[in-house]
Amino acid sequence: MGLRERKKAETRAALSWAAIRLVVERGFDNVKVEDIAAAAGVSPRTFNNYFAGKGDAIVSRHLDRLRRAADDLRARPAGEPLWTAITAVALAQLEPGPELAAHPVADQEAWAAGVRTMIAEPALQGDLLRAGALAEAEVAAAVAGRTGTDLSKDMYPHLVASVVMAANNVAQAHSLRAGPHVSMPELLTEALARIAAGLPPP
Amino acid sequence: MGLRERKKAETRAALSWAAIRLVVERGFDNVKVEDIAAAAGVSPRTFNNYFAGKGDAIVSRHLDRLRRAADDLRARPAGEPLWTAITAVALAQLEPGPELAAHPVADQEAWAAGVRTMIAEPALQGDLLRAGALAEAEVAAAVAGRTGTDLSKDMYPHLVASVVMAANNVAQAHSLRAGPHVSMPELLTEALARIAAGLPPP
DNA sequence: CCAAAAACTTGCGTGCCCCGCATCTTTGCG
DNA sequence: CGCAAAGATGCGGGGCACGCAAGTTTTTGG
Repeated sequence: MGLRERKKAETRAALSWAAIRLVVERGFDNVKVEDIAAAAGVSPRTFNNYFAGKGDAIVSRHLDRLRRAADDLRARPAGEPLWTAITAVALAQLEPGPELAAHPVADQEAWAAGVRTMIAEPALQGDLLRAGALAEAEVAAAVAGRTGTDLSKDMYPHLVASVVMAANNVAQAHSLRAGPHVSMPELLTEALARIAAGLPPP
Repeated sequence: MGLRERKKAETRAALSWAAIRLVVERGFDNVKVEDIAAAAGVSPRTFNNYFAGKGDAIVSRHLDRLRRAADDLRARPAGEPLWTAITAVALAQLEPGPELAAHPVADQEAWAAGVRTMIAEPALQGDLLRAGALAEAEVAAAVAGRTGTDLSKDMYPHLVASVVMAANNVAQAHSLRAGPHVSMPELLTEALARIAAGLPPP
């Protein structure tokens, strides 16, 4: 990888991280694009060369994570049953990545609260959902490759991808509602199991 | 219903309809909020008393439709099996509402093309997905009422609602991909059936 | 090793958008 | 009828996204 690409990746990461940190700390409307650019050490104009808006910058890490999960699904052993592979990848994706170690958080509690109010921001939910839709397309491709179905002719891979993202979102939302008493891995496993069972009424 | 509320509803409908029509005809960025307000016979400032932005105005009809579907689900006979009720409502919601008769379209072909490019607009997809999420909450409430589950404690109603919306979206997207050769009702029925069967690999 | 080319950053200017506030008009009600 | 509540409108401010035209840095090819 050349110097050029490396610097681009660094700038992009710096901008995204700065956006997240500032918004979590101060709230969405109390952060101007100008602030984010300054925190990342670039001009305000440059921010828009990397992201179309505040929302995109914030969501980009999330999107990367989901994309990586789609890749992981491709990388699972070919013989493995589909739902086994999906569950494994979904659970693996919950583990905090190495980028968390690079940006330690002082007050864990305040950070979590900030994140909650951040994702509650209406302006961001659109961007979050769009990121989900983007990732969904890649998951669908992975599922198609795995099951030998045709992306453009069969609904099946899209259906699976969409439903898996739904399970993810629902488990996440439920975890926020219920507090940290129940563990995400359990919720996600339950959600996926229920879906694979056809969602019979309880 | 008093005069006051009736006029509000009319203005709201006029704004939403004008927004859709203009954007379908001219494209998203070639329509200014000012144009929409003018077409609805109202001041530009008033537009923002009804909608937070162009996207919201365009999406509001879609959202109303989904909301009505959630109500329909509540209205189904109580003894009916859940998935039967859901499928019925999902199919009923495909029928064009009475508002279509009030706004006949001259060139059916051009209109459909315009709608396709409209919903392809990135700026709108966020709003569309947000509307879906809003409706999802109401569907979840309806499912909870039907199955005697607790919205805040059980994941089940959210899971069902989310997955049903997913089926809807996937069927819609597939219909756009495949062209009008295959009928939406068939696609939706297939999607829901597959989900109720636990999405076994084909 | 060096110059031309390609890629990236930056400043500036433009058009649009969302919203708070004050004011004026309309509606609902006793 | 007359007053209180609700809505419409005009004005102005704070921002944001992006096109364009330099300036600067990396890459490339001889």
